[in-house]
Amino acid sequence: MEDRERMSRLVSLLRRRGLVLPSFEIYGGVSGLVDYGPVGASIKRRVVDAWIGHWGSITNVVEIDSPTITPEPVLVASGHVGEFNDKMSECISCGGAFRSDHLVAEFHEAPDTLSSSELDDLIEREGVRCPSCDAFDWKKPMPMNLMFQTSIGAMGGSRTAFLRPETAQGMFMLFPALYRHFRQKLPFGAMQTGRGYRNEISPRQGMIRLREFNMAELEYFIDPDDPPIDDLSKWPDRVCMIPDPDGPHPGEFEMSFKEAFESGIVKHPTVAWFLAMTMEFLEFVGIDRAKVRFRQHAGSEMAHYASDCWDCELMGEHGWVEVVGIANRTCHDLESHEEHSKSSLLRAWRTYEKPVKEKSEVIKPVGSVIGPTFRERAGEVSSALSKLQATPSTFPFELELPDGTIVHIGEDMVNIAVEDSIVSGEYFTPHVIEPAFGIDRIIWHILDHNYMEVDKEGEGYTILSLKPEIAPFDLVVLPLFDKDGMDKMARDILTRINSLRGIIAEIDTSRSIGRRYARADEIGIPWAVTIDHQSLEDNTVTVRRRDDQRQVRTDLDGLIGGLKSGSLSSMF
RNA sequence: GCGCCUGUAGUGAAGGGGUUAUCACAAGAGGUUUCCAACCUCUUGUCCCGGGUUCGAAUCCCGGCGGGCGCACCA
Repeated sequence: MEDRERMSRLVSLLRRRGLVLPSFEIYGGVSGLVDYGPVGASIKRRVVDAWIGHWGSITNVVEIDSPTITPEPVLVASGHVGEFNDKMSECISCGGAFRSDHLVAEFHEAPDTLSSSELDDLIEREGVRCPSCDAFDWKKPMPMNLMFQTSIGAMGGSRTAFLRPETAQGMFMLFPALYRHFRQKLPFGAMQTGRGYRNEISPRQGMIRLREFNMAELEYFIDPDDPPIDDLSKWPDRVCMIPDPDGPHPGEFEMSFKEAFESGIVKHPTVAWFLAMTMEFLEFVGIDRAKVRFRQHAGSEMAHYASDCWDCELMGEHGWVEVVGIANRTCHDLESHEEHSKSSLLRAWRTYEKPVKEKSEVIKPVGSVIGPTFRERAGEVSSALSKLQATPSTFPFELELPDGTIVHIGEDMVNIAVEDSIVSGEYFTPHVIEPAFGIDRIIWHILDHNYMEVDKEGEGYTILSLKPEIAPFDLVVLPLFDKDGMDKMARDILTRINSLRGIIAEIDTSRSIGRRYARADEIGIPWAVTIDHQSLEDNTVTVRRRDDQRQVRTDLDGLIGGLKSGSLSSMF
C-alpha cells in the first residue's frame, strides 16, 4: 500500500513548488509545524471556502469566529484540562513511557485523581514493575500537558489560559447568541474554521500530526426528542463502513448511507445524514471515493465527550488516516458549561403539543415570622422550605438544613397555597451532532489522490489533477513568445481575467511552451491559455485542458464567458 | 520520550582529514524555435547548528535541531 519512493517524490514536489514546506527552516525547523507556501495557501483557502459553502448550504447553519486563546475554566468544563493532563512515568531501564495512573490502577480506586507525588509514593510502595522490561527503576511521574499553556495579562493579576485544542468550545460559548439569532428554534448549527493546537509528544508523518493545525468544525444543535431526518436516498452510492467490532454488526460492509441507517448500523438519523454530507464534501474537493471508509469507534476509544462516534478515514501513503470525526456529543458540553458557569442560558424551550394543566400545592415561607425566629439562618430555612417536595401534613415538623441542622417549623411560618398553572412546554439541554474535520490531513490526501505520475512519450511526467474548484490558480496565461505583441496581448488578457471576482490567473513567459505547460500541470492549474501569432490577427486563443492536454481555439469573449460560468470544459 | 537509520545548492544525488566540493534537473539573463520539459551562451546558489579532537574538520567524536522507521503516546 505504501510506496516510499512515490511519497518522497510527492513531498519533494510540495517543497520545490511552494505548496507545503517545513516552518522556520533557516533556524533548523520545528517538528510539527508547517507552512503553506504561495501555491499551497491558495489551495488551502479554496478547500476551506468549499467547506464553508458546503455546510452553509444547510439552512440554519451559520459561521462564527472565536478566539484561539481560551481561559482555563472553559477547558475545565469541557473536560480537556483533566483529559489532557495525564501523568507519565518513564522507565529508566528500558526508556518506556506509561501513564502513571494505569500503572497503579489495581492499587487505587481512582488513580486518575492522584497527584504526581501520590502516584510516586504508590509506585514505590507497591513495587510496580515496568510492563515492557520488568525493571523497577522509575523516574518521577511528570504531567504531560497536551495543551499549550499561556496566561492572560501580566504578573500577579494574570489568568491561566490555553491555546484551544479544538474550535468547538467557541460554538458552545456562543450558544445564547445563536439561540437568539435563530429565533429560539431548533435545529440550528454553527461552524468555524481555524487553528487548533496540541503539543504532541512526537509529531510524525509530515502534515498528518501537527502541533498547530487547521480544523473545521460544525456543532449542530438538535432536540433529542425530535432529531432532524434527511432523505438519505439522495446518496445512493455505496461506501465502505466498518461498525464497532464489539457491537452487533462486526465486519466490513459496502453499503449506502440509507442502508447503513435502516439496518441499524448507524443509529442516529442526523449522524447518518452528516456521514453522507461528509462523503459528498470529500468527493467535491477531489478525494477518491475508493480510498474512503467510515469506521465506528469502539466504546473503549471514545472521546470523553462523545456517546457515538464515526471516523472518516482516508487511504494514502501513510495508510488509513482519520480525517473527520462525526460525534454525537449529546448534551455533554452544554450541561457541563451550565454546571461550571452557573449560566442559565444554555437551554432551549420545547413547547408541548397540548399545554398541560397542573394543580400543585406550594409552600411559601412567611418571612415576617421566619425572620425574627431564625435570625441569620432565616435565608437557609426559607430556601429549604421552598425545596420541599411534599406538603407536610402535621405541624410543627422537623426540617433538615443542608448542613444537617434540624429546625422546627410551626404552622404560622408557612402559607400553603394551591396553584393552578398551565404548563405549555419545558426547558431542555439540546444535543449536539459534531462533524470535525482535520483540514491539513484532508489537503494531504487531496494531493496524494491527485498526484499522477504518467508516461509521456517515454518520459516520466507529473500532473496534479486537482479539481478546478480547489486548484491554486484557475488558469495560466502563456504567450507563445514573449515578444512581437504576444507579450502585450498576454498581459492585457491576464489583467482582464484577474479583474473577474474569484478568478485567479497567473502568467508564465519563461522558456519553452512545453516546459511551461509542464510547470502548470505540476501544480494542478486546470487550464492554460496560449497566445500565438494567429491571436494577434483574429483575437482568438487556444485553451488547453490539463488532464488530457487537448486544445481548442476560441475567441476572447468565449474564454471569459466560459471562465465566469465554469463551463470551459463544454468547449471540448 | 527511547532505540535504529539519517541530514551536501530550490529538488535529487556523488564525494570526502589537506589548494577553489562534484553532477543532473530546476531557476535567472540572452539567443534560437509558429504549441508540449529540445538546443546554444552566460549566471546565481550547497556541506543543519554548537562544542571537541587536529597544524588543518564539510569529512572523525559528542551534544542539539530536523527527517524516516519501530516502541510508547495520541481527536
